[in-house]
This record gives sequence, C-alpha cells and structure tokens, in this order.
Amino acid sequence: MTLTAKGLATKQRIIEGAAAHLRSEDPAGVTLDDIRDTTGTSKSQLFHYFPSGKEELFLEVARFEADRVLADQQPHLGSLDTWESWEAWRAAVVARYRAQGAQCPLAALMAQVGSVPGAAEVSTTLLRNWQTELERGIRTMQGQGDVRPGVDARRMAGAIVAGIQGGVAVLRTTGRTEPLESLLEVLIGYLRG
Amino acid sequence: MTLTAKGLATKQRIIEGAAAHLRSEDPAGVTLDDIRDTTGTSKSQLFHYFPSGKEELFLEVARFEADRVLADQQPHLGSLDTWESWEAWRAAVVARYRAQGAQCPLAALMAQVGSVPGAAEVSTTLLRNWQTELERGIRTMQGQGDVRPGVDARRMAGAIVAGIQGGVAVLRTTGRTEPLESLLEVLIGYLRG
DNA sequence: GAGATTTTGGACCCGCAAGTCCACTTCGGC
DNA sequence: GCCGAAGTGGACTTGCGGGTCCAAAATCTC
Repeated sequence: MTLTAKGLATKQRIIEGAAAHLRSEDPAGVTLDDIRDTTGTSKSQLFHYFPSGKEELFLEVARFEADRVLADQQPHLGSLDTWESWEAWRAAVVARYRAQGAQCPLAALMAQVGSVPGAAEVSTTLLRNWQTELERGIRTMQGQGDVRPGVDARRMAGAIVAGIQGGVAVLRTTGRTEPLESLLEVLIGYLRG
Repeated sequence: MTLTAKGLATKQRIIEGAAAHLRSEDPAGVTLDDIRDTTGTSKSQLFHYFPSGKEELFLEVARFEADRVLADQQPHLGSLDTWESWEAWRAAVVARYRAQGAQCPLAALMAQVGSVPGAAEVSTTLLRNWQTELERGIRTMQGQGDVRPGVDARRMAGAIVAGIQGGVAVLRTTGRTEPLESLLEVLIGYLRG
C-alpha cells in the first residue's frame, strides 16, 4: 500500500482528529464513528489507513502524543546547562501539565491499548528518551562543577522522570499542581546540593 | 433492600472475585460474565447486589482495593516516629509494589471508571489519607528534633505520596523498581537533612 | 408451618460499535 | 485520454456484553 500525498494528508488528519477526541472528558468512550464524524471521513477510510482497526489507530495516536510530550519541553530540555535553563525547563513542565489539567491524552490511550504489546513500547521509549535527556543535563552540570560528582546521573534522571509522572498522576486525580511543583523543587534542590 | 448474612457473604464474594479478575493482564477487558463464572454466581445476583450494574460493582471494588493500599503499609505507616520505622515503611512500600509488579488493580480500576464521579472521590480520599498519615509522621519527627522545623510537613507529605505514585507508574510501564527506590531515597534523605 | 421476603438460576432482549464489502470516484503516470 | 491504483462513501453484518425478567428455591419471622 503506497500512499500518495493526499492519502498521507488524510491519514494525518485522522490521527490528529482522533487525538483531539481522546482529550475529551470521556476518552474511554470514544468510538470510531465519533472520529469518522469529526474528521469528515468514512468507515472505509479508517480501515484503509489502519487495516487492523481501532487498536492500530490508537497506537499511532499514542506515538503522536508521546512525541508531543518531549517536544513541548523544548528547547529547554535540550540545553540544561545552567541553573536558569533548569528553572526554565521546570516552569515549562509545570505550565504544560497545569494547562492540560485532568485530561492526560497519553494516560487515556495507554489505559485503552494497555494490553497491546506495542503500547508498552511507546511509553517505555518515551520514558527512556526523557531520562536520557535529563541525564545528559545532569552530566553537563557535573562537568561544570555545578553538581557534585557523587550524584549518580542516570539514577537521578530516572527519579526525576518518575517524580513528574507522579506529580501528573496526582494532578489528574485531585486537580492540584502543588505536589508536582514541590516534588520538582525538592529534586532540583537535591541536585544543587 | 435488607441483606441477610448469606446475602452479605455473596456480595463480598462477588467483590473479591471481581477484584481478583481485575488484577489480570487485561483489566479493561473484564466482563460481567467473567466475574459471574469465577464467582459462581448468576446474572441476577450481580444486579441484585449492585442494582446499577457494572459501574457500581467496580466502584465497590475500587474502594476495596484502596483500603488495601494503606492496610498493606501498616503497622509502619501508623508509627513513623524513628528513622528505623521510616526505613521499615519504605521497605514495605517497595516490597509491596515489587510483588505487585505491572498489575496495579487500583490504576486499572480508576482508568475504567474514570468518568464516574465517585471514582475520583475514591482515589482522592486515598491520597488524602495517605498524605495525612505521612504528615503526622513528619510532624512527629519535627517534634523530636529529627527533622528541621523549616520543612513544610504537609507539602512534603504530598510530595512523597506523589513520588510513590510516579515510582509505581514507572514500575507499571517498565517493570523497573529502581526509580521508585531512588525517589524515596532522595525524599527521605531530604527529610534527614 | 404459613406467608412474606430474600436469594438464586438462567433464558432472553437489545443496542452499540467494530469490522466487512462493494460500488463509485479521483488521481497519477505515460 | 487511458488504465491501473489509490481514495472514498456508506449500507450492512455480526458478535459481544450490559441489562431485564420471571419463576423457583431457600430463608427468615411469627
């Protein structure tokens, strides 16, 4: 199945339309017909571009959303070489999730395609890349003498990623951003010594 | 609707059977017939004890699981008055979630009844109680001069709860317990100054 | 032990949403 | 402009699973 430019555009439109739909209040209740409606497509198109159906489409959407997660943290995440840039990054993360509020599209997706092999891979990859970026930042700071050498950069990066997940989890259930903020504060405080 | 002893036993059997089922690999795919099978009950019983159906039953299961979360941390969580007891608590938390692995019954449930008003309340209550217990522990330590007074006990307790959520979230997706452990290490380390 | 009430069995209904199918249209290359 | 391939529309099928219903059995109350 080779896709023409038009076909590719349609496929992308479906993905983005589905993504928009999955950011609604009830992501679990989203149906293919809903997506069909909002994207102005037909059933045959959905199965034309995603032959194995809903599952495949939702996985694509998950990839799409996962990419956005890191993209939304740029350019800060890519250049964590001063305490100011760390601060800017921290603020960007908090702002992003505060804006997102209780609707976490990625969480909603993972809940639905949770049992599909590919799903675990999507989030695992996201977490790994995230951790890698942070680890690089920490090492940079260590190289400049801003973080003491005794800190295990990889391990600490993992802790920060996990901390953000937890802050977001709490935000999702309680609507409060405070835990996310205080957690980041403590963790970055730990880096600063 | 008054329940006799027998009725209550049946109701409880249904809840526990459903809970067991929801700890499977595919919690989202659990059906009433599955539960009917494993609990040896009939359709009419399910609706007899949970008149508004699946949603109500699953909410009960969520409450059931939420209670277990804190219960599994006892007696440590209730007496956080020495660094040894904090350490024992930390170990208990890690052990519990390590044993549980990727199957987090509560997360699975919240994902399914996510749009139900009562569901948010269940997890919010759990988080609040959890935080309260930790906050008391921190204050106790402050009273004994083991934690410096400048620490905001409530805020710190919230951060710890969130940290655990994140560690568990990572554990669920990657299967690794390391981030949970390092996060708790850093957070308790922060308390110790 | 009689009558009310609760508990239980399981057949049945029904709507929804995923997935299929085929005819039609549009596009792209030569 | 022709032909094959890609794109599109939408009716239709199908199975699954939540929910209903009624009648029978067990249980409680007096």
